Amino acid sequence: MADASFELDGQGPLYEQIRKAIARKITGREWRPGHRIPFENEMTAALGVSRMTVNRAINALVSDGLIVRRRKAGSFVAEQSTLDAPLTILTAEAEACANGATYRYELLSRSVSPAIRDAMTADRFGPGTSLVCIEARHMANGQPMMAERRWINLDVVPAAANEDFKTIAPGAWLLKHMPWSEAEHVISALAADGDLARHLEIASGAPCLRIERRTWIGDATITFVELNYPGDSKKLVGRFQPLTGGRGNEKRS
Amino acid sequence: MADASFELDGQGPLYEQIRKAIARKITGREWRPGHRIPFENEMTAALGVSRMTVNRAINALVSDGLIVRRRKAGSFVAEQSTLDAPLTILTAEAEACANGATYRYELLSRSVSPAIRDAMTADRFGPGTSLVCIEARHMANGQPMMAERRWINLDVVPAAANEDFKTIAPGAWLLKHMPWSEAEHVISALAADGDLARHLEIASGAPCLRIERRTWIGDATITFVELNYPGDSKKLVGRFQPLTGGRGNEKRS
DNA sequence: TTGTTTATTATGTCTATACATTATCCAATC
DNA sequence: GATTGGATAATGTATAGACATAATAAACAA
Repeated sequence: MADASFELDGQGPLYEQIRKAIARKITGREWRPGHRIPFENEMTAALGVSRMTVNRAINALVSDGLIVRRRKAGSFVAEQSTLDAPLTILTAEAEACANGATYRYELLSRSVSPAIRDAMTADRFGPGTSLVCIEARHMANGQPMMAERRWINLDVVPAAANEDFKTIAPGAWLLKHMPWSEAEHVISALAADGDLARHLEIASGAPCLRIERRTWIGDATITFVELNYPGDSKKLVGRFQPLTGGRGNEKRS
Repeated sequence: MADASFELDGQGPLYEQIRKAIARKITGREWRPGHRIPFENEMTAALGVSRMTVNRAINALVSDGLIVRRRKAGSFVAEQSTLDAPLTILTAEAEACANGATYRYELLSRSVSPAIRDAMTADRFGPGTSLVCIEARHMANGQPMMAERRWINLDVVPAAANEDFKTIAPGAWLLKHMPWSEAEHVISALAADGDLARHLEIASGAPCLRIERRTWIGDATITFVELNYPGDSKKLVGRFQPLTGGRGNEKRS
């Protein structure tokens, strides 16, 4: 029913051209949310390509969240209700380098102790778990860029007991030594307290952006970390949504 | 060379089983970053499936960022250097409902004016652009959950001039009326100033989480908005990375 | 009208095959 | 030894066809 013939731009692979053409129809509001796009068969015939090629194009749009498909009924333009953007959290070093800043890592303290009965450790790792606790600071151009407080589960990563973390940051070390199956991020704002304010060299009570990250392998928590940034250092997250699709359109500053 | 025979779990489509099996090898550190995984041909032979099926599985891992492919050389386990998590920003109403809270929207002010020479508007929309400026508040369970300040480009969305935004929030309205091709998010922490503190009913100087979002359609900026949350309201971003893959593992609280 | 069965049909998966594209390797040459 | 150039091989794209699956719609029965 819907006009299944549209303009392919001749740029790149066929399935990409088709994907972009459909995305254009949607972002151009020609096909609005809820609209049934042409059946695969129709596009196949109209464009003179194979069904698999059309299928691949539409599937890409499905994983982009632009299209929902229903067997027998057809494929429909999704209702947009959220704005979805990949939040890429680089290691501090990568982040500094991306901005062209000089980077320095600074270990503030390191200690080994079992998780005791407090919300910070026992609840997350289980009481009695052996932990390395690390406080460290990451400097960009000589200025504190981020202060971290981290606990590493020695039951899961015993090798961390033999690492002093004086020259390599625990985040970078873990990425090299441990895989993870799940991660959770919690973002919040808080007023810097005494310790944190001193580490970041900002006024006590100054606003501060915190990213808490908990990482699992299977059921076991590998590490829990607080990354604290001065409030005015902005985290940028960007995305070109439907026209280019796929991954890897992140920007940062 | 590498052992191309691995366990399929028999659950779901073949390409999914293969994808999961490869992901398991990677998260289990059997295949470490830089390792060359078996060639498509090898897996095809070892598993007794078609090459297209293997190809589809590996391509999914590529868009998950777990695998990088090089023609002629092979497919390799990617170096993990970032933690990637989809940040889904719901409309305020959806967010409140997700938490089971009662939701109320409150318009604080609305005005129409051209963009003047300041950083907030002219730099983003171009000098002289006609804008609607809206201040509003979103309440959850009677408590201020978020305060927004928004500018909408009337050149791009003329219909916004006829909408008073007294009952419908501009974010929800725009999602219904305008497509977008690109969005950019900037997250920062700041101390609530007088106006903002009053709107959120928090102490002046209290920390506050701000998400700035700028949305484009083609080259034109549709809207720019500041979403301000009380600092202690945490934004949750979660993701099960490699084993489940694809989209839609977001959690929130 | 209501409920059940059946046929239809669009998507979902999978295969076998073909050719294009290019890094890589290796051998021949300068 | 360094450069060049071609053979090789692995991925990239595209095709046609097949069957599975499931939801809709139509036909039928209670």
